[in-house]
This record gives sequence, structure tokens and C-alpha cells, in this order.
Amino acid sequence: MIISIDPLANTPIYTQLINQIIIGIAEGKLKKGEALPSTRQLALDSGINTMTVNKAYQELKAKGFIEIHRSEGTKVATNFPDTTEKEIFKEQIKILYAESRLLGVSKDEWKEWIKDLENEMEGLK
Amino acid sequence: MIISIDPLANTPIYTQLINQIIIGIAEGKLKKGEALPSTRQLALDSGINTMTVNKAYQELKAKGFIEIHRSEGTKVATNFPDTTEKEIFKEQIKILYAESRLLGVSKDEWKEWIKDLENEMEGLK
Amino acid sequence: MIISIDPLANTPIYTQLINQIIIGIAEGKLKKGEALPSTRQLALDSGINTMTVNKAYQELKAKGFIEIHRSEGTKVATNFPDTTEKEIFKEQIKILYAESRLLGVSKDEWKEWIKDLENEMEGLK
Amino acid sequence: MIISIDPLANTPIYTQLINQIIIGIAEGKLKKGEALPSTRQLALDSGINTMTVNKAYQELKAKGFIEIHRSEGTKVATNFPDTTEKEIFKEQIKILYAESRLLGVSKDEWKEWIKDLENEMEGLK
DNA sequence: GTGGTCTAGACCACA
DNA sequence: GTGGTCTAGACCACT
Repeated sequence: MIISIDPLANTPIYTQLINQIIIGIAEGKLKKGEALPSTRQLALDSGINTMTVNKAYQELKAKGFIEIHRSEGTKVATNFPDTTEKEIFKEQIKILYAESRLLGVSKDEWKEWIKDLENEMEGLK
Repeated sequence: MIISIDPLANTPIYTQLINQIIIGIAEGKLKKGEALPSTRQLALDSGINTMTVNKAYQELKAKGFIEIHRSEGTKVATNFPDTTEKEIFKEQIKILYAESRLLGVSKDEWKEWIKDLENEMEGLK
Repeated sequence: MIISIDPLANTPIYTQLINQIIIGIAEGKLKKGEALPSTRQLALDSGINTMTVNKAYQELKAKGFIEIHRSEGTKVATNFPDTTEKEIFKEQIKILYAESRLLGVSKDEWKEWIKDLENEMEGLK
Repeated sequence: MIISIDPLANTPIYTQLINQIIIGIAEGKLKKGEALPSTRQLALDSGINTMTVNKAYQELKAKGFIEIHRSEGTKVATNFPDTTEKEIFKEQIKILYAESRLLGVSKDEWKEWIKDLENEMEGLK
């Protein structure tokens, strides 16, 4: 899987990393249990610092998406937890929805986008 | 319209303010052309620093949601611009979609949520 | 409150910091809502790096012991959450108990120690 | 005696092993002088690397809990040394006590837990 | 002024 | 080899 980082973006680098890995999993580019590159390797490949990669991995671990095995490396978890707080997602969608609709995105475009996402991530049950 | 700020949240206070005003507009609680409280007033009401409110207003103006007229005060814009960058919204939705689905939110819940939002913000064309 | 760090100890510095702050709160040396030193200040005072202090603060925040307010500083939380996992504490006590008893600590010493702790931390309800 | 290792836990595997053996001794599941499985055997049974088991055995020997005799194998010691450093135990209990109490564990629960441990490990003098 | 992020390097503990 | 921790110094975002 290819990771691309934009160091000038407003979103912190470690957040970009987290997002890309999550999307990678959802799209099936990263399978459950599959090994992720070592912190050093990923840092080298993407031109960022090991600490930054580490921070991203730690957060992904905290969210339950990956497993970190001491001195054996890191891999995608084999099971993901269930959110206890769907309300948070709803709130975030609400903000996005409100702003985008006011700026000219239509109801139908939203529905189309969701349909696209369902297809891109069809491996999800 | 009631503004509620969570000082402990990770999102910056001025961002919370912006979000709530945008949602207020989308839900019809704030009409086009309607006057907004003065910076000072809003700061007082919500217990936020004047500078912070100001920053939020400036950003809302930059996004085209409000108009700031010297001596006349601030009011909701009468027309909103059209985004030139729908891709940004799509990307943000993608991240939310991926993470939420992996954490147990279903396709149908997403559709239901979108339908709810359409209803809550039915004034939108 | 005085923080003392042993850079040679086996426990990581940030863990030492966390432990001392937790004990400080339990002993009443740090009151609920009381301000903690800024990351820079604490780093300077104790001769450790700001990143290390930051890591300790972040973990204390995650555990619910402190509140971090952007650009206003950090303070002891006004309310602490209730553990959902008492089992983890029981397990840790079990290990300590087993090892200490095998190495000559008596039942009565344990009871005495607990009584001492109750007194040192009598502010706890 | 059954050894169960959690490879995802933060505690190093060799520490988990040490802890379980110490608890086993304290609970009377392993008697003084009793033979322990060979490094190879235990590694095989528990799915751990031989080196890791070895490290655990070496540390248990250093603490005085087991004796390693060339060609005769490994067995539980017949006598355990007395700690010279009870202060270390007190300090560790203090941390556990402080954190657990702040997170809602009561005085009485502590006493109850200690009583339980006394019963589970009643073979101790 | 505060915390949040990031870098380039380093050393240690684990398996 | 892996991840875990730490440093010294830097720049940015927030209030």
C-alpha cells in the first residue's frame, strides 16, 4: 500500500497517516492480520520521522485497528471493536453535511457519494 | 440560538463556534440576512474570549457564510458561494465512512442518518 | 508539590511523573481543579524534556486525572471517572502480594501498610 | 500448572511468565523443590520462544525463587530469601492504591481483596 | 504565554 | 531486527 504525506497540509502528519491506514483497511488494501511496515521503514519511505510514525501507530492501536507486538512488528488487527459512541460520528457527519449543502452540494450528490463508498469498500460486512 | 462550547474538547473553541453557526444556518435557526450578536455580546453570552469570537467570525466571513459591515454589525449572508472543491468534502466523508464502518456502523445506519439530516435541514434547496 | 525524577530507574521517566502526580492527588497535595505547572516549566524544573512531560500529561488526561485546556494550561480534573475494570487492579495486587509474601513480608505487614495508606490519603471518600 | 500468555499485553512476555510462576508458587500449585518443565518444553507448551523462557528462568533464579542445576533441570527453590527492600513493595502498593482509590475502588474493596488473597495463598506462613 | 506537532538523532529492552 | 523511550531544539496554533 502506498502512503502519501502532504507536509504542508493543515492536518497533522500523524493524522494523515492514521486516515490513510484506516481507509486502506476499509478498502481491502490492507487485510486483517497483515503486517504493516516497521516504524523505521515507513518513516524512511515516507520521509517523516520515526516518532511521528510511532504516534500514528500508537493511536491506531488505541482505536483497536492494529496490534503492536513487541519486537515482532505491527499488523492489522484481526478483529475490530464496536464503537460505543455512534453519536460522535453522527455529529461529525452533521457538520460536514451542513457545510457542504450550504456550499452547493446537493442531496443527490451525497447519496451518490455514499453509494460510491459502499462500492469502494464492499469488503465490509 | 443557543451556543454551547465544550472547553475540554479537542476541537478549538473557535472551530466549535463556526460549526454551530453553520449548523444553525443549515437548520434554519438562523435565516439568511438575519443579524448575529455582536462579538462582544456573543463572547459574554458564551463565556468565550472576544478574540476567539472574532476569529470565528472572520473565518465564517472568509467562507462566505456571514457579512461583516462596519457600524451595521454582522449578519448571515443572503447568498452562499458554491464550493469549487467538492473533492475535499468527499475525502472527509470517506474518512468518516471508513472508520465508522470498521467500528460497526452499518450501511443502513448511514442512510438513516443522512435521511435524518435531510429532514432536520429541509429548508435547504 | 515537589517532583523528583530518577533518570536511572527502570521505570520510564514519564511513568514516574504520572505516578507522582497521581499520588500527589490522592494525598491531597494537589487539589481538584488546581493548576499544574506548564509543560515547559515542569520540564525545566525537573531537568527532563518537554516531550516527556507532554507524554505524561497526555496519559494522565487519557486516564481522566487532569484536564488540558488549549493555551490556558493544565489542571487537576474536578471529577474522576470510575474504573470499569477493577479486575486489572486485583490482578496487579495479586502479583505484588504473591511475590512480597514469598520474600518474607507478612500478612500483618500488608494490613499495616494498607492502614498507613488510608491515613496518608484520608481525603479520599 | 497452566501458563497463559497474552502477546498483546504491554507487559513483556518474560515478565508475564515470571508473574505466573510466582503466583503458582504462592498459591501452592508449585511446591518447594518441585521440578519445573525444561526451557524447551515450556517454550513448546506455551508457544513462546526458547530465549524468552530462558530469560524468565534466569530472572527467577536471580530473585531466588528457582534453582537451575546443570543436567538435573530446574526446580522451585526449597527456601526463599528475605527481601532487604520492603520499601520497594510499599511504594508499588502505594501507586496502585492511589490510582485505584481515585478511580472508585473503596477501602473495603481493598480489604476484601487482601482477605481473598490470604485465602488463595493460605499455604504461606 | 500555553499546548501541539515535528525533526534528527540516540540508546535501550524485547524476542 | 523490532518497538519504547528520551533529548534538544524548533515552529505553529490557540486564547
